Amino acid sequence: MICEVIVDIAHSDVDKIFDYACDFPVAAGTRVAVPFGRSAATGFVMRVKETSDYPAEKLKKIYRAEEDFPALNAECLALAHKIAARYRVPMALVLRLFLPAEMRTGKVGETYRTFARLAGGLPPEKNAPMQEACFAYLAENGETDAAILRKMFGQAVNALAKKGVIALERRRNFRDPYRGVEGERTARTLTPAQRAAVARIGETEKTVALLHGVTGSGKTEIYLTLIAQALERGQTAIFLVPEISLTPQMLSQLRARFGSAAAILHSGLSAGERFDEWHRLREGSARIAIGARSAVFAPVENVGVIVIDEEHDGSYSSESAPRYNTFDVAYLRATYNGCKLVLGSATPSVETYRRAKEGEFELISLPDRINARPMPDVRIVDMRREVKRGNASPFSSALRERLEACLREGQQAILFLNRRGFAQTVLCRDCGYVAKCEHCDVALTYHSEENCLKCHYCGTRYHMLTACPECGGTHVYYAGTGTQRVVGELKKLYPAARILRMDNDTTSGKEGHYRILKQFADREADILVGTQMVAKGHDFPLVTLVGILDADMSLHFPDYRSGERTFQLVTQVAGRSGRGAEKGDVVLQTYDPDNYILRFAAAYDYEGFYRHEIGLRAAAMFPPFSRIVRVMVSSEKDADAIEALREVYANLQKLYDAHTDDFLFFNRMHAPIKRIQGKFRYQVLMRLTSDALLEAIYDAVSAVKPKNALVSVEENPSNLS
DNA sequence: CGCGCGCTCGGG
DNA sequence: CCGAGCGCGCGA
Repeated sequence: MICEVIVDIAHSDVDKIFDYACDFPVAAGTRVAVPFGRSAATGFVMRVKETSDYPAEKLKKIYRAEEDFPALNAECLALAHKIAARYRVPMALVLRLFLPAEMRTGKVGETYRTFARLAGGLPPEKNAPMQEACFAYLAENGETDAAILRKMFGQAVNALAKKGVIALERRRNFRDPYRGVEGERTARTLTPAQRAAVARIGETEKTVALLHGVTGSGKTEIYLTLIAQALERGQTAIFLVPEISLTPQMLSQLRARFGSAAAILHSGLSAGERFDEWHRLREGSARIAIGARSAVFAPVENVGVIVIDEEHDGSYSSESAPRYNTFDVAYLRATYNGCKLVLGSATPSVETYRRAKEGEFELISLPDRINARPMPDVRIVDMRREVKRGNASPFSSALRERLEACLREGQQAILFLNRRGFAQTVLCRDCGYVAKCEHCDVALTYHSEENCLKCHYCGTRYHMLTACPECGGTHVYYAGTGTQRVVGELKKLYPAARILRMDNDTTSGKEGHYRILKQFADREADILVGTQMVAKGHDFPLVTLVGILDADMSLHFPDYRSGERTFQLVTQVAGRSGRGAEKGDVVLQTYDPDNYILRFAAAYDYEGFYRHEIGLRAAAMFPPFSRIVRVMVSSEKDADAIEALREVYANLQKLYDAHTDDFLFFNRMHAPIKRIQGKFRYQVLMRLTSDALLEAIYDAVSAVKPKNALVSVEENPSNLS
């Protein structure tokens, strides 16, 4: 038997099929150990065949299979081929996406537990009280973990086993990441609107359905119903959620509904837990894969439905190679399995909504909140007036008033600010010097708790400045407000208030997010201050006030999607208010109170926002009316980066010369952030009228084999830094 | 004359 | 990716 093998080395030089002889039966998708060059390597059996074109005497033999099952099923293999071709990434890199990292490193293995049960023998003699007690315990409680039994009855357990009175059985133990989570079963009767949505998804001929429902319209219950239906048909399901929205509430809801049929794949899990959850899915003992973007590669077969919740969320595109797009992969899986792909959002991305409006996707609208609960009132506050009135604090008087009422009445508030740390920049008032990172071309952020400066791009810490290193001046000034400073100011204003902060600095560790969210949900704090991670689908019934401190931050981000992102952010964060019995309020602070994005967001007018935005995009020929492609070149050595850029640009220019009409824009330049983590960065930026040249662009770029430089292609990049 | 390191090539 | 083979530059 001959096996076509891809070796697990992520490099284009060895990204090809190697034929091996195999003298034991092996199925496609199995991981194998093979001789490779002078040493050994792991590889993936891509195909099994009878003969090889390679001279038989030069063929080497596969040593052994790494597992006694194929790690990749037929669907995974088919998918891998498409992804590798689509994004021009080495096959090995793509195949790795389908496995838990733990499986490759081999650092984590299976764990086992021994269970004891009565084997039908006679009860022990009277003079052995421990054995008697153990026997009675098993008779009463049934099968029990032997380790627990030994703690209770000591040697009696082994003695009984020896006599054959009880049987010990060693079984695979699956580590359960959410052992403690018990769900309260929420109401399952669907509203007429929810029932209609489920029915339409069942009936439509289209593969993709977009659920456009305001926050609180009950999308989750629709997802759960669709998943339950898939299970009833004997199929499996994939449920994708944004990076950090596996909230305690969501988990307990899933647990209550599906119990151990749901497997959670999440970066917060320990290696062992992730390994075991993956195995439960592969062998079919769990049939719902729930997780962030990488869960789209879950090892399930016969998929009945795929759900992407908060479809617009940026965490669905991968930022590092392979830069796959979760929707694209999910769509491939949906067509392979002939199942539905359901997208849900209160604020769909402009691109998705357009495709739905044009009839490519089934568009299902849920315009009303469950129980007809009103949306919170959004009050736009003009911060220019506040400044004129001499209020230099981050809080307008309107926000202060509302915050005080909230505290007085024992309710909770969320304050949102898209900037962590204490102050954005540290600058010298004498000469204008701004503290910058040694490895990155960005200004440092002051962190008051550690009294240090941090780079938010590479994490390097620096001592706080006492004097300006340029001119020696001592008038150091903190410009801009961050979450730390907001917390500080709040403590000064309301010493009695209990305040929690949630941002990248406070959510480290395995359960960082979970811990803070749980504390807030348990009313251990009155005010939650945080970056955009507070905006994600959390459900805090006691929150009646949301303050958006600086709505302009994302609005003036230099990116064609900044308006869209601001609308989404404001809508999402506003949706955290008034989810319980009390009506909620939102105070939106801005220096640009007439901005159309903020106006539409305050009025919950998605349709209005969309019409305005799509008009702008069409006029300026931005996506979805064009495609932006960025080729990024980076290297430790500036000269190497420039050389690689030159070669990439030369290849692309041939394309440009031949198809000038397809280009709306074509140029090379420094990346906006010239250096990150010590790497110099350059880019070729293109705007194309269609996707027709994408293939050719990938070809032109991958033809360059740069030395000491990294080259990558991004389509419609979400951040152009 | 010898070996050190940088580049190129092959791996089934 | 990793190791082998090989060419040329310099020091005793």
